[in-house]
Amino acid sequence: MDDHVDLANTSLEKVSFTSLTDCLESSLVMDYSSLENAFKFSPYSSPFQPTSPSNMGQIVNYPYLNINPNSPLVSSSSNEADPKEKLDDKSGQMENNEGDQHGVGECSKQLTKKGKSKGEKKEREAKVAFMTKSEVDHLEDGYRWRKYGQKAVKNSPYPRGYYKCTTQKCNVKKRVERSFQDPSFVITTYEGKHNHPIPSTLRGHVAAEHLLGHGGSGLLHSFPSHHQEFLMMNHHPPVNYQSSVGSISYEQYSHCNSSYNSSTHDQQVVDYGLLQDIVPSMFLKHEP
DNA sequence: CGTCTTTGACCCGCGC
DNA sequence: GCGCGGGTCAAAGACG
Repeated sequence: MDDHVDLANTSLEKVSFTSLTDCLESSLVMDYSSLENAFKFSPYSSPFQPTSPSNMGQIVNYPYLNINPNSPLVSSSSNEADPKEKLDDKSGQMENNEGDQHGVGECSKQLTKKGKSKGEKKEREAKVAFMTKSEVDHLEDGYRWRKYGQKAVKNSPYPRGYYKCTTQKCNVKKRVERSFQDPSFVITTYEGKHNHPIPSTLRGHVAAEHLLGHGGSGLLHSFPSHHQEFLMMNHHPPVNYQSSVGSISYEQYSHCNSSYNSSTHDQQVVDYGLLQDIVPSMFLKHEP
């Protein structure tokens, strides 16, 4: 457990990106489960301005990136596939990606459904989770998405939607769900990398260009221009990570929550400056 | 008619 | 082995 402190800290401190795109294009895994875990115990509501149409479109930085070293959900490990890691579908990650590797949707389809060979090594997809304050569930990000499923989330009244990029040969997936901790927040999880530019016909393209200032393929090219608040956390999935957002027990909750309220608070709060390393200043609105 | 959403069924991994 | 929960498929319907 002691490792968690170091790992949690180093996972962020060692990460420095010159741009958000760099961050997103890296192989670092951002696990939304832990993301929510981190945020749910954070005083995220206080530093934010109340929701109002007047500040729609603002992206506000989050000064309290709360890493809870005691949380069973927060840990760190090599971002490269590690056979020792237990990263199966309970953590939401890294299902079979052979199809992705081939870049062929049909192939992916077949393999995903039944063709997982047992001994086959599962490759991890890059994942990025965003917690945004938004009234709409499906946020415009410049890409075209097709909804292929929706599931009720355990312990949450809000369903989780599953989307796929509609571009051929692009197998990027996205999960969207509303935080049951704070329904005003939408948790969006991107999985995979787009192998194509943003569809230029979409409005989001403009926003993307404006935000990032450069193109190139990557996991994400843009962020919803209408996000009121933008939260992002860089995190490696824990070695023994087993829980997903929907299955976090109240025991875990209490444990984590008490940890947050404890004197370890300072250790858990990532320095604001670190966030700037991850999120370019262009994305941040400095609070007084 | 093409595209997208809805939704029940199915598959799979995990824990008991 | 069984049940549970997450993730995916695919047919049917809605919509422009």
